[in-house]
Amino acid sequence: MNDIFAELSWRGLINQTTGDDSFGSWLNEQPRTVYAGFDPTAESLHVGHMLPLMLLRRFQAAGHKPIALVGGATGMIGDPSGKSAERNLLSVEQLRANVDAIKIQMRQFLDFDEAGSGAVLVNNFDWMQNFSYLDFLRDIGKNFPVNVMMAKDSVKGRLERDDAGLSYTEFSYMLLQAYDFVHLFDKHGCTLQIGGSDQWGNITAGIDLGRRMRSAQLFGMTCPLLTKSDGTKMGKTESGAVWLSPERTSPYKFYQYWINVGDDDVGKCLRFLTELPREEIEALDKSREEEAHKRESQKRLAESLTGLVHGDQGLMVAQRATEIFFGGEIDDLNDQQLNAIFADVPSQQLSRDRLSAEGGLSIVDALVEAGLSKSKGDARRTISQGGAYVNNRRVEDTDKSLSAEDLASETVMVLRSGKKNYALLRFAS
RNA sequence: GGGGGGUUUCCCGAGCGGUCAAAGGGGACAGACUGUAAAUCUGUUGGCAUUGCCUUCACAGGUUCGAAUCCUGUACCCCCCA
Repeated sequence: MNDIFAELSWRGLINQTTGDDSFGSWLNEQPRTVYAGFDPTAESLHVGHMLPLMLLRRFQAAGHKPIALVGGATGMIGDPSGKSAERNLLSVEQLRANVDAIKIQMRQFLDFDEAGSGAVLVNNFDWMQNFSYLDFLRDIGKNFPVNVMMAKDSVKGRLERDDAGLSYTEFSYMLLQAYDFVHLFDKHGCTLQIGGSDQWGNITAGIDLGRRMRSAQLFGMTCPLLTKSDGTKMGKTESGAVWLSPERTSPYKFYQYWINVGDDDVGKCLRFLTELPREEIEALDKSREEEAHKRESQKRLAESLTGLVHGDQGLMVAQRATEIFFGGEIDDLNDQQLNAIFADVPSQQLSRDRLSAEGGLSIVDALVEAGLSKSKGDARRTISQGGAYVNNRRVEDTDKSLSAEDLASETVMVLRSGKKNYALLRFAS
């Protein structure tokens, strides 16, 4: 069994643990069963979920048994931790669909098949749905002093705000999460819960409950939240969250997100999210200091994470797309490859006759049809300023006309305006 | 109810009756530079076309050879006095 504690320490992944000094040795004593919870708020995981998933993965690699708990029940309530306002409740059907989709994605991170330390996926809806309110109050609620609950940061924070209240439902959230821990202890011998630092209150609530109900010694550990140096959350772009599902965020965009991580944040990302060994990460730190322009850290980060989430195939497409998007001429590609690479790019269907008509298709019209220019004048302007490209080759002649010879593949032509505005024209016959 | 001011091209904002498609700034787009960063610099920013033409300055009319600029009415906004 590897020394997971030491591993997590140097990566900076330990924010707080219970048991203080003894925690590390307790962990390394024997294989433990550890759990982390995930809110099924959407039908895909996003970048924000990667940190706890990687944590579980590290535990598994070190010989421990991970449990991923999907909050089918708690998702119906909404965790007030770190939230400034009351949460919207999700419908049962929506939750069920989300849970199913999330399960599949987790397989990329955790091995569910291994004999001893095989991961387990549980849904707290399964044991909560038939728990009657009266029973819950008698058996669980009885163990929670309200004054202690009120002192938790997650609750206190919300009570102190004038503009956002806290419903009884959300107030009760921690009881559910606390009971989850006890339940997992009963059923799976789970003795450790991990989560982000905002989960500390919920985790200790579970530990307290375990002691009261089972006289059990449970443990908790939190990791820092993955934030950027400017304080904002990792994994957000102007266009929204960065998702793990290729339908929502293409492998190319996913790759690009990491390539563009700022110098100040990339070291943290490498430590928190990748499994690169210490020596390599420190070498990258050095490279970043001495030859920042090479951006080896970002490349390595993007490569590592894209490979993990989208597989070798996805990584390849993302890298090929990157090459092309940033200058490479487009040759020797067929429709299928182009479609994979330009999956995110808008496209327009045009009749093939347009190419063979006498005079061909003017570059100006092509830019307008592709939606890259809003008028012919605009298109001319773009061309004369040197901002128009066909298949990544600059077009300087405003009067250029395009024919079948300008197709990048069987039926596709790649137009570009400026550095990164791409559009495809498809000429199906 | 009375008096005054306003409504301009994506936004803010200038605009003598002709030389106004309309200053300036912002934004946006393009180019150079660069680390797919930031900053900076340059150019462009109503439409169509080879000089040129067409449509815009709240809306509808009018005066003029000619109006975003003058007059009348309409709508909305702001301020002051009751």
